[in-house]
Amino acid sequence: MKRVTIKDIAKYLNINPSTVSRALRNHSDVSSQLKEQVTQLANKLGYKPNYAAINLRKGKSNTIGLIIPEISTYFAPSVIRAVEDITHDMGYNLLILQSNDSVEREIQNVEICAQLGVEGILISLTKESTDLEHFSELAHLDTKIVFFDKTLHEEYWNKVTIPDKKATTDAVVYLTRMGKGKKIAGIFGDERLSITQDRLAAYKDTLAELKFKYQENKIQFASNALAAEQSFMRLWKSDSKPQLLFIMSDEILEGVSKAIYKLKINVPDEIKIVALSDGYLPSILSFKVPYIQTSGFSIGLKAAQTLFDLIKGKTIEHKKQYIDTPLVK
Amino acid sequence: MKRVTIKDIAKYLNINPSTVSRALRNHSDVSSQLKEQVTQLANKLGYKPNYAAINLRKGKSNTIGLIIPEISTYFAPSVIRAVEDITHDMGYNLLILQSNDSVEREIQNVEICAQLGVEGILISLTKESTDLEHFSELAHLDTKIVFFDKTLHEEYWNKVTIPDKKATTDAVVYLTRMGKGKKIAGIFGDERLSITQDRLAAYKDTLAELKFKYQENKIQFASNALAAEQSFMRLWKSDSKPQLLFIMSDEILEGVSKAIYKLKINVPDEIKIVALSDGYLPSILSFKVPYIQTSGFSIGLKAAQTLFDLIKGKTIEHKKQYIDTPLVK
DNA sequence: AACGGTTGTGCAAACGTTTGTTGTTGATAA
DNA sequence: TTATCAACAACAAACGTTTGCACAACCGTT
Repeated sequence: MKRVTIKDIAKYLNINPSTVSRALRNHSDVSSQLKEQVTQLANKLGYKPNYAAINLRKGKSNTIGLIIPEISTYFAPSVIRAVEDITHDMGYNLLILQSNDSVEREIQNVEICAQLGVEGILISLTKESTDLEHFSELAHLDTKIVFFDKTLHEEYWNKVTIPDKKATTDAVVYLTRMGKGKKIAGIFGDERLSITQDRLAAYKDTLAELKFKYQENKIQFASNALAAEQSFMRLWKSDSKPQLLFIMSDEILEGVSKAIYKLKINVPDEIKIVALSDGYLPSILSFKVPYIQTSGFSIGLKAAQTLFDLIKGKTIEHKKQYIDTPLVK
Repeated sequence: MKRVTIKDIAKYLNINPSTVSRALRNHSDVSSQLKEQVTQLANKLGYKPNYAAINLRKGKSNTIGLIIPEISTYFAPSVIRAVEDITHDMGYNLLILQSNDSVEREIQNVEICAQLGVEGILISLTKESTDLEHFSELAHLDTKIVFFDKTLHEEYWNKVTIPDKKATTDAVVYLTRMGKGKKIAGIFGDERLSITQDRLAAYKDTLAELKFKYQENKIQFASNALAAEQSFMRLWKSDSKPQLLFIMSDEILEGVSKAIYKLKINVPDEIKIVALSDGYLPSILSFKVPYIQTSGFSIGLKAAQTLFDLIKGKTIEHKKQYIDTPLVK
């Protein structure tokens, strides 16, 4: 079945396609009578505008791209939900691309966005990404970009992130208050990520500032839940079990909680934990874990809003924006 | 910065755009010499094909749409991941649309897909959807459609779902084996969903077949985790606590596990549970829950593969396809 | 010398819109 | 009456590609 086009309607009414176009778009210089006729016929025939044609003509695509390292259980879904909400409200379409934590794929995805002529890109980087060269060409095409969550340290691009330093400091302060002078440990994510580095630095700085003793070997890195579980097991089996534990992310918390179940550890009697988390996982644990909320939904929301501000030509006051990270007990 | 087009390249080399097009697409009737020249220049100038133009010319969009009721923690993310994988492999793009469990929005989303001329749609219905009228027009435009997970009972469209009857029966059989003659209860999802009805019917049928006594008032419905938690609390406070519990979905399992933590119930000593689940939630519970795996990833995979088969013109043997639902202890 | 067959390239139309310009009305004011 | 101005609608070009067709140049056969 052939699609009904503006031309068809025009032929049917013995008028010019341009007039039909104007009538449908409610232009002032078409008589209301004719407008009525046209819209009626359009409905009757089931006319659907052809977006490829519109995009070609207008030179824009009404679409934004969302590029994420991986759609796992935490974070990504809430980001997607938030971004989809805003995108829909703005009358735009949302293209989703996964990088599967490979730079190659990330570059590919950026390329796809460029070819499709998306008007903006929201991107969270992979663990492997070390430079942003592949984005410079997009700037030429005046495609707007907002980096969120996993980013690099540089000043040029717009970013929406968690205030890693503040969030970590808040968590550590709260944690140390729960047990002065006790043995503290911290489990962090993939060492390559800049958020890991930032959170680690803040962790150390805060402890130093508080004059809180800590051992270097009680700082662990784990790039996924399983590694975190093993990490914690190791910590627990050592001669000096930690009594306080800082957890950098949900993936880590997942692993640690599995270990805790297996070892039948009583939280918070035997160990006190504070995490950085989206909030879902703590809600379904059998023990209570206070956490600093790093909401994917909030990040997605602010990132998308920022992107549309850019698209609409507004100027963004601060290149780097942070979301709120409340302490949830 | 203006985008480089085929015309620009043609002008530069004093040849015709059509020749450039053919050269770039490696057509046999362009001399290899010229091909070389063209591709080199294209690279140098940073030529990017304009997809709007290509789509318009070819009358297809190289895009499929994925419409889901809501991107929550369970199921949806794994579906998205699987679909994105396949879509990427096929060289297609993926548009994601959320219905937020509103039919109105669902219709809107279908409309958007139609306007954009997506080549295929993967859709899981909302709780409210009771007919498929809004899809009939798509069939005319020969847009392929595959329904997955949440569907309706009808024979016309292609579907990929969980074998609700088999999965439920397997779960119930396994559950009843763990305690002959014990008191059994079941908590189900939103009553309006056809999957709820199917699972409920299978639950009852299986118990009847096994001549296993059960009470109607030990069958509960809960449309979200919180309701499930309350449901379970009610069951537990009644004079005759259930000793066996069937759980229809992850949302329900989430609620029940929260109640179990609060009431400090010992599983499986005090109550034995079997659930239908994607598998993630059981893996992070403090107690063991055997489950029939209803894998979102598998559904997404098969649904996407089916859709692309349809797009490529293959005929699908069975309108209704099921995924494997192994028992995981 | 005429023919047929490759090989390589150009020409022009088409996909469905939008939009600047032009042209035709009819009405109003001078 | 003529000039002025809306109001309305048509025309044509353009967005960047692809593709059927034509055609020229060359080759080797008869």
